[in-house]
Amino acid sequence: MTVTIKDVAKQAGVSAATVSRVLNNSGYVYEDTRKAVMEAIDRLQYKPNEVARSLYKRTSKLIGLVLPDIANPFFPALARGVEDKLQQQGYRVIFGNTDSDATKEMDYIDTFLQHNVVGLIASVDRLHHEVLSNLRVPVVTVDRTAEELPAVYADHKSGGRLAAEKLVTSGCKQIIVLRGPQDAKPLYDRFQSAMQYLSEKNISVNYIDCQLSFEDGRQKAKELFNQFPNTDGIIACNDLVAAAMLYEAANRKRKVPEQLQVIGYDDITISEIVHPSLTTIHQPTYDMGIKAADMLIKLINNEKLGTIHEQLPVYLKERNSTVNGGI
Amino acid sequence: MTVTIKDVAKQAGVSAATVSRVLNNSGYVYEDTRKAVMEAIDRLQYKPNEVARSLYKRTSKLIGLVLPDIANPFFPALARGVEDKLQQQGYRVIFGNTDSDATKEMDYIDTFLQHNVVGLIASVDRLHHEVLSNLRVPVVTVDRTAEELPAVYADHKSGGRLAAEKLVTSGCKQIIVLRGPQDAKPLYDRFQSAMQYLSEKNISVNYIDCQLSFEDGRQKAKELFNQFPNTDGIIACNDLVAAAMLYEAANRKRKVPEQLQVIGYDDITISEIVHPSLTTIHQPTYDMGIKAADMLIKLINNEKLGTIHEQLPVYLKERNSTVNGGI
DNA sequence: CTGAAAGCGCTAACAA
DNA sequence: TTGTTAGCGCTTTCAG
Repeated sequence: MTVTIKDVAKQAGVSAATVSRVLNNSGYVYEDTRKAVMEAIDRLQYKPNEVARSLYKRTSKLIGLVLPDIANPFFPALARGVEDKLQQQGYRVIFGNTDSDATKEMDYIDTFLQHNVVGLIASVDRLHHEVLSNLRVPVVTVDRTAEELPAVYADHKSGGRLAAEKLVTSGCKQIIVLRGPQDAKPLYDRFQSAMQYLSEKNISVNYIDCQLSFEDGRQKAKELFNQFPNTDGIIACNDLVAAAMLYEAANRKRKVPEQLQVIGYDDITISEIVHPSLTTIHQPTYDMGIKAADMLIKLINNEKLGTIHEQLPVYLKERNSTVNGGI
Repeated sequence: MTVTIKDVAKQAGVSAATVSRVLNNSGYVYEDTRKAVMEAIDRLQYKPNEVARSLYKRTSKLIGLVLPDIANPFFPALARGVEDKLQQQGYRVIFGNTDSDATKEMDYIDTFLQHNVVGLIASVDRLHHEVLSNLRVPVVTVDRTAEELPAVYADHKSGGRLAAEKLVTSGCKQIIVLRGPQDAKPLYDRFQSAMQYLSEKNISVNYIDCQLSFEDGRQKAKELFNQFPNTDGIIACNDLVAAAMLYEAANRKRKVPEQLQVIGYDDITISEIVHPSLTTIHQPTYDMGIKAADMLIKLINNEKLGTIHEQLPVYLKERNSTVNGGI
């Protein structure tokens, strides 16, 4: 049925070992034999069985990718970065959505390892990092990173400050911060640094806990507008939530940005699409994926890493949900 | 280093064959021996090596998922459906984004097979279907389906008609249809049926070719507004493109829906977020993923399929980019 | 009911 | 330079 290395060997009139040699460019092979083998391979359309290879070498071309939820538009962008880089280097991606559920994470990691993945890229909450620390393969964390592991992430301390700063310089006096899940480091960092900046500036500020979805955003938006009707500035934990704020503001005829300014986080595609378009903190999401893949490949190849922690810059992307210029 | 079946065997004082038997619930094993083996497994934290298993059985728990582009929000929803179902059944997903590029498709499919995937779920353009037809594993196509293969898709003929019908009953006289890539069956079907309905009703209609991205949508929106300034209804090929239309309409101060009505397709999250919120054709995207996975699992288990082609209904989701009521 | 042995397809010593 | 052999970890005859 399937054509194996033996078939090729027979066809080429050599031994399997020789075929293997030309396949892997290992050892010496006469140019003529190499040619004969190549022809046999072509003729038989032979493709090496990666599973057999993997069994012997105890390694593979597979890399596990563990993400919270690919339905959140931030992660597909990241995933594309990872995949594009890895695919180009001959690796393949196995992936799993964890919904930040520890059991699912364990489950995926286990089976990834059972499939001899040669490395892991993961974005998981802080509480679950121990799991990642003693694996027999290299791990790179991305976005939801771990101190003790290689990590690629954006500068959320700047991000949080930038957002707060923007609203303050644009004249907001009554600010509400939406606080994302604090188990996720990026959400923690940006919240803390925004709050710190605001308290330094003696701005009146309150916060509301919020999940990262549009749905929860709407829920919390309602609470917000009821509980804090005088709010003139909102710092959302991500763009989805910011969009929900805009949505509810429109429902209540609150003019954005004249009466209420809103700032998001991530700069996913929708932030440009919503009305008014969303001022936000831009993350280099795709690049983070690329970088994480890069880093992992280096680790796999036992190359030295420049830094264990690769922090990428963010910037303020001004659109129309905040007022332009200064105070 | 890694604990193998032999270690378990030694620990339990039996042979590897026996351990294998309890692992697979195959053959007869004394309850006592079974217990001993289980204990040894527990104590040693033994996890079977899936690669070795796969090599012998020439099969695995891996399923390949081939999608055009996970950055298009439609596909992550589909992917989640696929993954949730498969994961729950003990399968794992390897995936690849093809950007509708035949080479990438081939590449992924090849390596998936080399990894002994036990089945494939694919969404690829019609031109590339032949590749899928003679694989040694079952294939289910989803969304971008193939006649000759098992398929899960939404009823795009109804979808196209529904969209056209809506605009006509809402009083549009000058309609523009954005035509998506016609190599993709869903885009073909919905375009054809919309056009047919409109021609039956003797509505003045033109079309413009458009990619499925927001960016190209903006481009084409500009052309549209320049070339056909009297347009009062737009049928977009998907929600991303519809959002681009709204965006450009806002730029040009064209009032939606009063002067211009827009209808999208897919009902992805953003269609609710944009302003005005988008009337669209709802696809059961997540469910399509679930169904495709279901179907594939049946094929893998050699169960009979009720139908080879599973068509799911769509419906018109009315929001605020069209006017309410009838003529 | 259990163990010994062979083999899935490939690679890496080791000889020749 | 090439072939022979053994073995990666597991499953499955086949004896017993």
